[in-house]
Amino acid sequence: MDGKIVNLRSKLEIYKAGSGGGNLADCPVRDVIQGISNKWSSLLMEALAEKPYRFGELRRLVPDISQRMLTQTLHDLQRDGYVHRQVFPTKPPSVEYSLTDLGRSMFGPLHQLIQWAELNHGAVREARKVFDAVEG
Amino acid sequence: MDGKIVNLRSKLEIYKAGSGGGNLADCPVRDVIQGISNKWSSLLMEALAEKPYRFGELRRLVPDISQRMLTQTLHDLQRDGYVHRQVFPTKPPSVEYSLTDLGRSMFGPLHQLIQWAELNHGAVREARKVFDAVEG
DNA sequence: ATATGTTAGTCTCAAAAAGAGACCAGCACT
DNA sequence: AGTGCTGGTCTCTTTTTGAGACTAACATAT
Repeated sequence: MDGKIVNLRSKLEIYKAGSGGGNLADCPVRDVIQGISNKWSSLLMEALAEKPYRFGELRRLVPDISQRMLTQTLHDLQRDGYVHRQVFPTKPPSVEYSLTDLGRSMFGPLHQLIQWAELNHGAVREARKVFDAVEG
Repeated sequence: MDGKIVNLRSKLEIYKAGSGGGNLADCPVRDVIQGISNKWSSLLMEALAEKPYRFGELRRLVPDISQRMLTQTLHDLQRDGYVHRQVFPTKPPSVEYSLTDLGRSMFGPLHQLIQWAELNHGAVREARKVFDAVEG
């Protein structure tokens, strides 16, 4: 009776724990997806896909992000290899953020998802309206 | 001097606040992206793209998710129109979750992103290793 | 000389989200 | 009567996020 589940489990194994067979922390796909699926990553990737930006420019471009989360999200994107951070020794010093090759590569599929969202947000909003009307 | 920023702002406007020009809550793309970019949504979409599952099956399939988050994530996916929830009046009653057409449509681009992650997690992990080594 | 603004952040504290695990009702089987 | 299965909910703790004050070093304006 557990046969079904065991079979399906093997199919999700790649996603869940990877070939290492370890625990979830080692799951490659979850590991990568989570890095880009937080609140601000996709927005900043979208901005930087346009052209490089400086810290203050990004802050003005995305006024809803707190300075703390902008710092942290850029830091995380840089750590994952998507974003390059270059300091120019001007007075006061300026810092420019740009996409790396890896970042541009990742932005391809991410952009597909963003485009889907643009096209289908109407359907999603409608679904929510219906759902909320029914279950109050 | 703000010219640059104003120009770029208009390009991101679709992503930021949508054509409605309202505040961020009305931004269509962020609204949709955030619904699927939480910790468990992509994992459950991956599972349900395979075939419909019952609540308990999903719980066993993804043992790291808490029951509370499984309930909540499925509820949210259902509200957004990606997942259909069907109750069978057996004893004890069983509940089957399956993807809707909208869900399958969204899973297309999401799957592209997941595949990118599978292919490139090595590069990401390497980038992290280098980054951590440098900045300690 | 003194006030003000700019740069890219950090620090602290409050609020929101997520996770762990106990608990529930209804029924079947033993 | 006891055990187990179903699909959840409730409460508590920990983690994550957000709001906003604060910093240092220099430029410009007064």
